[in-house]
Amino acid sequence: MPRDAAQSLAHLEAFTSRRRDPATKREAVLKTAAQLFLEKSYGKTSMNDVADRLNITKPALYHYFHNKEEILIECYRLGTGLIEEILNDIADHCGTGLEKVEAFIYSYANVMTVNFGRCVMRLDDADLSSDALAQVRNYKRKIDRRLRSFIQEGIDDGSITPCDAKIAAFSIAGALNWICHWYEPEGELSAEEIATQFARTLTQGLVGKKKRSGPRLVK
Amino acid sequence: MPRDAAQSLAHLEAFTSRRRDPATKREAVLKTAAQLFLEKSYGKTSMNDVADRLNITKPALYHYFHNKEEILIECYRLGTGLIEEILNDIADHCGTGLEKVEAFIYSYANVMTVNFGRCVMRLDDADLSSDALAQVRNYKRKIDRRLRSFIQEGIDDGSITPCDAKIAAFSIAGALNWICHWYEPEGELSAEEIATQFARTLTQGLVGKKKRSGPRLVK
DNA sequence: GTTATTGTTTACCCGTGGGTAAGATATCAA
DNA sequence: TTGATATCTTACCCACGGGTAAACAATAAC
Repeated sequence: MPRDAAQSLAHLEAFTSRRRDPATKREAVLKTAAQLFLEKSYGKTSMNDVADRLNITKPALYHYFHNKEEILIECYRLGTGLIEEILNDIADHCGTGLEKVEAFIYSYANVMTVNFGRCVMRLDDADLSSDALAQVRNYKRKIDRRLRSFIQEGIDDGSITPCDAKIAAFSIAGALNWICHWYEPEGELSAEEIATQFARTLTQGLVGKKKRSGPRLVK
Repeated sequence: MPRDAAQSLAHLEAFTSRRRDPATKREAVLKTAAQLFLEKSYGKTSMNDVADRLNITKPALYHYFHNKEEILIECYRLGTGLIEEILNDIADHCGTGLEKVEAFIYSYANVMTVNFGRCVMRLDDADLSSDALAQVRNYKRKIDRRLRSFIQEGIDDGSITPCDAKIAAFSIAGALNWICHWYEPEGELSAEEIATQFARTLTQGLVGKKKRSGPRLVK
């Protein structure tokens, strides 16, 4: 078994002993749940599914979480935490707008290959209660605004070709967010490769240096 | 009320009369269901929800569909039909690889603003039975292969800068597929605007003409 | 009109899943 | 060793949603 797989299975051992260690057990529940949520979606993952994978019974889970939604919220919390970090890193890191956008793409792509990060963009926000939903929506708006401001910076300092910053941001964010729909930890593409290539493709575009014809559209 | 909204509400009238007209009633169920699936997801949409919106009762639905999944499958079928069309249009339309990619982006973006089209990429494939699931997965692979081949054509004929066609395709497809997560028919961005801007941003990239520095990455 | 047929409803079945009450068992501190 | 507490299980409740049986109502054809 590869080292990564062994690592990702480690948390399943947390409940083999009844030794009192709530912190790691809680974490084990969280990791297992996140994994299942990504495999089968939140709605189709039952509390029994989570318990089964940890070799315990459903009520045991309620020692660590009040209800199912609390687990979901915690997944979102951890995921948004990861994104928050990279956002701050980039804001501190000075450079042209384009450089910031590149850095954003690179770091964000990496986050989208981590389970908790994937949860934020792949799980259905509608499963959250209105309270948590509002927070998450707010948070996502914040990310969008940040990316948009990086792009605008780039347009202002000349490193980015003038364009609709809003749509450009949607386009980039979409490409990145979609990663969590197809990325598989055991797949052939490494997070590193994806992040690097995405940063290149999205900023440089596809066009070859020779011809630079305007779009010719079908229909 | 704007004309579009009136149009999108028309199918709700299909069951006001008991006149025998299975075709339009079936279609009304389909449109209503697709709408609800997109609003609340398939899992959280009950047959009662669909029936309620049409002002009939649940068992009446079973006159037009054998079960809930059949409705879902039909949504996918109509959606993939739309995509199939544009794929064929583009294959016929000759031009450079880059032009085909541009045309693909433009047309595909438009499909992602139509409810049945949105269903294909936004609904959870896991809600399909293994049979239908296999078909859909197969179909999505086909789309991916097509886009990838357009990109490869472009690299070969020099209209596209050499790059990893696989990752480039993921990137473009991601940006496009994500549209169905944020697009709102009544929103301020028109399908036309989105399609045009996406075709531009994704092919030309962001970089200004002056500086063309390589990526500088954080961390 | 009468009748066969289609369309629709009321009333129900049952599996599933979130959540809980109360008891059993291991752990830890003394 | 012994209680006190944290941990975990067995057995259960209940709401919800997919799906159906059987009765009922409107329609179309004659």
